[in-house]
Amino acid sequence: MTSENTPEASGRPLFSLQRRERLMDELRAHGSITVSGIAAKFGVSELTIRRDVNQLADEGLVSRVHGGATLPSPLDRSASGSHQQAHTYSIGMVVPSLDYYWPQVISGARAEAEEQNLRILVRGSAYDAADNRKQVQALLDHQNIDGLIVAPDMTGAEGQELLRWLNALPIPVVLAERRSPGEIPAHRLEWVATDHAFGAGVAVRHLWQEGHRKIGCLTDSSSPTSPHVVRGWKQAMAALKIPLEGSVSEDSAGLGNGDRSEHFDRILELCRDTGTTAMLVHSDTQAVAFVQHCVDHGVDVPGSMSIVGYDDEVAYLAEPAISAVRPPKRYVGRVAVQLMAARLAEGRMRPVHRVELNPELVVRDSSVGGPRNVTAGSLQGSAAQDSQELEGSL
Amino acid sequence: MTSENTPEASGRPLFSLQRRERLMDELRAHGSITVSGIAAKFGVSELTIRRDVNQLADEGLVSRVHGGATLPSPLDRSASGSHQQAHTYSIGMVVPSLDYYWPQVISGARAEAEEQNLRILVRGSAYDAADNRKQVQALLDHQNIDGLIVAPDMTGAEGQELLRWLNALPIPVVLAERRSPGEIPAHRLEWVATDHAFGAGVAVRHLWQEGHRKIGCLTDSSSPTSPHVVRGWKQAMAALKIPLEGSVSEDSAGLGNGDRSEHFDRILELCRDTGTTAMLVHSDTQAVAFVQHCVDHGVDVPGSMSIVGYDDEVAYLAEPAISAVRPPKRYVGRVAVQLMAARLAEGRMRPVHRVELNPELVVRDSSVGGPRNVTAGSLQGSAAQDSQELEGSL
DNA sequence: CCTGAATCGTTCACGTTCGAACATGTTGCT
DNA sequence: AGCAACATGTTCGAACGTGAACGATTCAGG
Repeated sequence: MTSENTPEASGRPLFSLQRRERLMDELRAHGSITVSGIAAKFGVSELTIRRDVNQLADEGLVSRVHGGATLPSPLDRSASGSHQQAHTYSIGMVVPSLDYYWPQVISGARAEAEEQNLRILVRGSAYDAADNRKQVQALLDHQNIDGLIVAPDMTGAEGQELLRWLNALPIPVVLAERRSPGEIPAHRLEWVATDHAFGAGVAVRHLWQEGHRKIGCLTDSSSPTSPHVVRGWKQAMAALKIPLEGSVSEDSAGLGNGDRSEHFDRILELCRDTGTTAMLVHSDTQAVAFVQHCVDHGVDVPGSMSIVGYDDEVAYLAEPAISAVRPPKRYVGRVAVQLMAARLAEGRMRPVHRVELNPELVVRDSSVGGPRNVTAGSLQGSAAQDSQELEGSL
Repeated sequence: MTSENTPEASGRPLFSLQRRERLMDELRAHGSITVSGIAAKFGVSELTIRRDVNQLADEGLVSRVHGGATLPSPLDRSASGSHQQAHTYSIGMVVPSLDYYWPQVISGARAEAEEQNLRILVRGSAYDAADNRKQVQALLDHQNIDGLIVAPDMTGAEGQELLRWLNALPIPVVLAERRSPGEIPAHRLEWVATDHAFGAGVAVRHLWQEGHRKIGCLTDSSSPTSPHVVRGWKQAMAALKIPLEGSVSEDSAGLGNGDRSEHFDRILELCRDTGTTAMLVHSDTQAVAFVQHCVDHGVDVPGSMSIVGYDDEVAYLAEPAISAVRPPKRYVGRVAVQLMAARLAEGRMRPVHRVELNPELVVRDSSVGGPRNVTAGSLQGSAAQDSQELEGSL
């Protein structure tokens, strides 16, 4: 699924306006695009993309270059004499991945930066503290940044030391999708993060409302998100009075492809033994694989096994399409830039802000119409109540 | 229009208004619609849908595209011109006090509202859920408010019921200085609150840094702030490895003036017995009284007893002036209005935001130059390190 | 500076979608 | 009942979005 042309799987091709919007997203996420790459990705001809790019260029939203387009650059003389004032500040941004999850965060950040008239410099990094620090240092040394948005690795002593170092930087720092401990060594760090525990809770309650009374959880503890998902799952289970012992809770950290298949088999077996009819699966990538595995082994989804994924990157591609909790990635980037802009404008008098955002649940086929009929009669009242309460978040 | 409110009978075609509403629902659910698809789904001709779409586009609710419609897009240049910003909103604000703490919050809210071109209607209330609700209801009934900022009483079953009621209101609600539980019954409530636990921690660390090794805590549990202060005190004590047992921790809830004097005497006695040389006192009003009491009874402040107040309303009036943790009241109001303005502008697509703000410590005479000289030599290093770390927040 | 390869824009063709004009059915009012 | 106002459906020529072919242009590497 990497370089293969993956024409947008959903039925109808995109409208031109949507296509241009997505094109801008890609542009903001990666800084530049190629005509051929986008054409393949969107499943349309290159000519169409060229026309889009030209239109966007006429509106001054992109800079045309041979073979593709970039974000509007001051070097682009075709900039229609627009009174673009000089960038007030430059913000560095260091994220741990440029292919998964983060492009949308970057896209949101760039969109907000444009409104605030800021410049953003993005660098990818590995998922470890040492490289985080190296990338930040590079921005500090070679670019002239006035602020830093970063999603550092916070695990272990090295992570703590990195936090301490970030806290002591002479420029303002905003963490994205990370929470600094609200204590002294990191008290100057502002942050914006998704409340993944809430998201997991919404997913569990949705499954409960669909009639499931045994709800399992599969996560990958090598992701920084995982602990929060597990916490939210446990909290929701407690609130719904589902006992934790006897519930399926599995971790697939560090499994290869072969192991994974075995692991899925074991999970299905566990589910059978415990009567578990629904699973919350962290990382929708893994959810897609799990659904695939179920379908391949004759387990009906959602009939025998309902599934909600966590993260909504590729969930819609699966067959059946997977319900997924969608973190507000774009807003994470937006808010990070808002915090930074306000900090740069207002200085030290402004109190440290810390922002949590709620994700939303996107309901697709993999989680509706499960075992509801079995228990519908006796649970009608409770389900109706839950439905009303949940309404607003869907 | 058609005055009969005919509940939707299957088979009967929808009225145009209902149809447009459902069209918007489809749009919000899928991000885009096709004329042909919707026409088939609603069982009407494509032309009808086109007319609906055009009307909605004229109102700026959708973006017209060839073959269908999408959610309003900034790339849609037909929308940019009309842009009716003249529509200003009214926000109701209900706070539990109009003479203590809240005036500054209101002031900040008013300042931000002016910038955002909003109108604010403030009502005072008592510190109980029933009256909170009454005041909110009055705003809803007699003013025409588009949003609500409120600091409700959340204690007990009545408080929970109030939260549930607020959550179900048809207008957006932002809590000020209150945290709704991040769970389902209140999942639509946004809030902004000061991290009082952090503030208490800063105070404790400041006293530690001044050389104190036994630090007590005096609060008034009848205030909603108190539990957080106590929690922060305990956390900081744990982090600094000061044992909780043997530490002075007192509550002055519901004491009259005479009782209070006795209580202060008892506290001073406890401090003598336990070797406590510093106290964190919640509500600076009480801190002022306590300092007064100390001075009147020959206890030197800060020589024999260092004091940091929590809240910074009147702390500077005491003799000696009292160091105090100052919550960013003005910003609480500002952020509440910012959240509301953004919510009103962006609608339901915007994820729920929850914001925490850090207070700052204002150091005055009541907490400097205490017992430091006694232990300075051996603790120099540690104190210096803490000093550096604390610097930014002061 | 030259050359091959990639990229670009123009023109044409095809199918879909659009909207004006007119026709018809429905609702509400006098 | 009759009429007016409105909502909806049908028809048909025009407009639009897209893709293929082909010649013109630009780029990269000697």
